[in-house]
Amino acid sequence: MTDLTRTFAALSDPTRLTMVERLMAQGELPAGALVAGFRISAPAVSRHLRVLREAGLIHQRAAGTHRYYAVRPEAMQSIARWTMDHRSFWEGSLERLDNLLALNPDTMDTA
Amino acid sequence: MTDLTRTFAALSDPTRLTMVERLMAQGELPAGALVAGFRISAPAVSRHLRVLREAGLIHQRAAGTHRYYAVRPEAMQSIARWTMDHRSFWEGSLERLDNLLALNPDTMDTA
DNA sequence: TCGTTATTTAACGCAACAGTTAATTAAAGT
DNA sequence: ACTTTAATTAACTGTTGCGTTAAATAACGA
Repeated sequence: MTDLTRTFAALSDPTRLTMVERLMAQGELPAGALVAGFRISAPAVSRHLRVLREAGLIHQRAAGTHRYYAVRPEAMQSIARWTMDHRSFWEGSLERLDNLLALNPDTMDTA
Repeated sequence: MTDLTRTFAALSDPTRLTMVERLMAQGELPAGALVAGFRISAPAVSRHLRVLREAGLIHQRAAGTHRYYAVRPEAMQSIARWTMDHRSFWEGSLERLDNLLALNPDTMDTA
């Protein structure tokens, strides 16, 4: 399993995808705050966080009894880089996407 | 399971990710050509192609006994759109993370 | 110290996944 | 019509993934 397939696997679960989106939107959050947002048990959330952490998607910071989680930008960048690496394949019908996003993919940093 | 999680699930298998990459690089290919590139059996390849097709990642064209497969650009675009939707989170933040790591290595999880 | 809070780990059940070989469908070639 | 080729579906097996509840770990406050 490559790093990228592990990243995709981590994001293939709806709960985990939502977690990552919430962490990106709201910034660093403790595990408990994430538990509150889902109907699954705390241990289930903890396991999801572990999967995300082991896939390199999030990072953990301990403070007292709390564990704060945040998305690692590098993980998102590796996905962006992969899509951009194959841009020439799908850019043919990109106009619609460009119009929707009003962005220029050429400005993306691929370092 | 949302469309996007299904897309990520389809790409979470190394064989399928490689298939998609080969189809993007080489264009439309018959199933047999893909079988040749892997050590798994033809039925296994066929199943992978079905998963990719049901996830909307590839499209099938029948010609005689051959089934030609090709990546659907829209699938790649939906990934690109998701990453771009969260671009403000990850763009240009690589240096910041590196600085954090250099300053507080013990706060960083190394799993 | 003791009980409470935050979070993870342990143990277990069940559904889904990926691989195999055997059988099936379907189009071509002879 | 018969055989070969291309590909899929069927049936079975071992593994992985996600959920649960119960137990463990660790820091906090009284």
